[in-house]
Amino acid sequence: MLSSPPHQPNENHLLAALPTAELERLEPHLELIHMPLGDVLCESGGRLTYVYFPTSAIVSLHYILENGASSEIAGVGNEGMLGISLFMGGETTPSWATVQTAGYGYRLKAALMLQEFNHAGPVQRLLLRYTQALIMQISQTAVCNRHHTIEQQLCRWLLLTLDRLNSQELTMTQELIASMLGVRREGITEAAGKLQNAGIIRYRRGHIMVLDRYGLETHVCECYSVVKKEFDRLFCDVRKH
Amino acid sequence: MLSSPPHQPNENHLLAALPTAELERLEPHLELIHMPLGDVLCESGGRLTYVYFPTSAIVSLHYILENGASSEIAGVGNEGMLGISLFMGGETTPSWATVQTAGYGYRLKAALMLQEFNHAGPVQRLLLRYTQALIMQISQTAVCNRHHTIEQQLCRWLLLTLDRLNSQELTMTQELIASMLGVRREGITEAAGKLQNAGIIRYRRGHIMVLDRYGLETHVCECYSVVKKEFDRLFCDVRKH
DNA sequence: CATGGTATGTACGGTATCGTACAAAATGGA
DNA sequence: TCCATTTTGTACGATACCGTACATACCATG
Repeated sequence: MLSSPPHQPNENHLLAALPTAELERLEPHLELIHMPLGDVLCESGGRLTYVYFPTSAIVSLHYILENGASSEIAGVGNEGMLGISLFMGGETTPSWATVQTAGYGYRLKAALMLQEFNHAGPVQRLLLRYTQALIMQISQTAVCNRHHTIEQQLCRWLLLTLDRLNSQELTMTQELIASMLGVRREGITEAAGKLQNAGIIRYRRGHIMVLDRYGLETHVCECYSVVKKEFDRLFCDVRKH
Repeated sequence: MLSSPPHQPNENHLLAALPTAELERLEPHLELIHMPLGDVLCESGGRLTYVYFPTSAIVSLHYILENGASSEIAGVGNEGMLGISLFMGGETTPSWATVQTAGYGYRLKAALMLQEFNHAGPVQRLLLRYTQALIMQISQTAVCNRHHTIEQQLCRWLLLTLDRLNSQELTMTQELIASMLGVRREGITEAAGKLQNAGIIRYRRGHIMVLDRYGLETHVCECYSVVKKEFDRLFCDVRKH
């Protein structure tokens, strides 16, 4: 039951925020693609051939430790772009990027993106502003990892994901959520069970429905709203900058 | 027993990595200042009047939660610069910046820095590359917070700090270290005690000496070397880019 | 040298999460 | 319709860390 084409580039907020001239210049080179679950868009240390602007897909940026453990450091959905490191100068990063929710997105040849960035115009300003937002999101994740319970973090993760999907339902196993948050699957089972008992969510085998969004917002830690508000601040009036 | 002037701008690696022309252009505007312990250079949401290039000082970037708990997300020493958000476009960030180790550094008027950045030349490239390194450091901190013990994190923190100071000794109470890592002071006492019993460090009232750096490196988690190597990769050949 | 404030040591019950093991239930494919 | 596989539920001891309380040691200052 995936949403399917026709898609418009402006379903990605970053593309939508571009001035008309820039968007028209890029549009012929934007390729709408399906992004299947689990697809690895970039390995640790790998180079990018494309950058990606998800519309309905969500990509997870995560680190993998030597012992195989992993944690998401940020997500990239229709609010953002995957491939920051392209223009930040390092060419690669130690992080991985995998598709966490299947869907669609646009891709753009890395060389083209780089060229646009180097014009030092509105595209650059927008992308840097997005990078700033990403830094904030990663930072908040770091703090949240330290100080908040699994239940709180699950709520944060659900809310951020639902916002990206613009939906009250998502397709996701507890195992996968656990690997995102870097905790045991059983930890998610327990936290999700509590939320279900409280009538806030309902789930079955790989599907989670939110029955009471307000309830989620009362169980979540402050990290959700910090991220949300900062994104709003950085992008609500983005054309002015 | 602080190291004192005369200082040279090139004691900051970022300034040192600038091409001669750019450094000469900036140098008249670089102001050497003392940075006292605890000095708040930027509050959450605050605007920067200056950017800072520490030489012997170390600045801590951290988030403070509603309940007063806090965690460092990254440190800025002689390898870097404080004030990324200036040119990233958001003007402010939700993070705080306080001097964690007293010392010296250079400051530069924000307007001037911004102007240099907007030339889209070597200064911009270098600063973006540093921002990339900072993102990596924050990310690794996020993962480390999730997966590693206090003892491992203490080792990581000590090694990174010592590298910035170019020293085997640092002046720092356990209370302060605890607030950096976002843990209880007692947790640091215990971890530091173990390291002292193992003959790796020795400490007394606000001073820590490293007796056996190799020992530290065997107790630290991989996060230290990931950060270290990535900094090396990004800056060893920085002039080529 | 005395003293007060700061830094560190220690102890103890409480809790969140882990690691592991296994059972039960749901789903998709044969 | 049945079966194999995946997903979720549950249990239990182990452990790392917390919150709190208080004792001890250090050292700057008078």
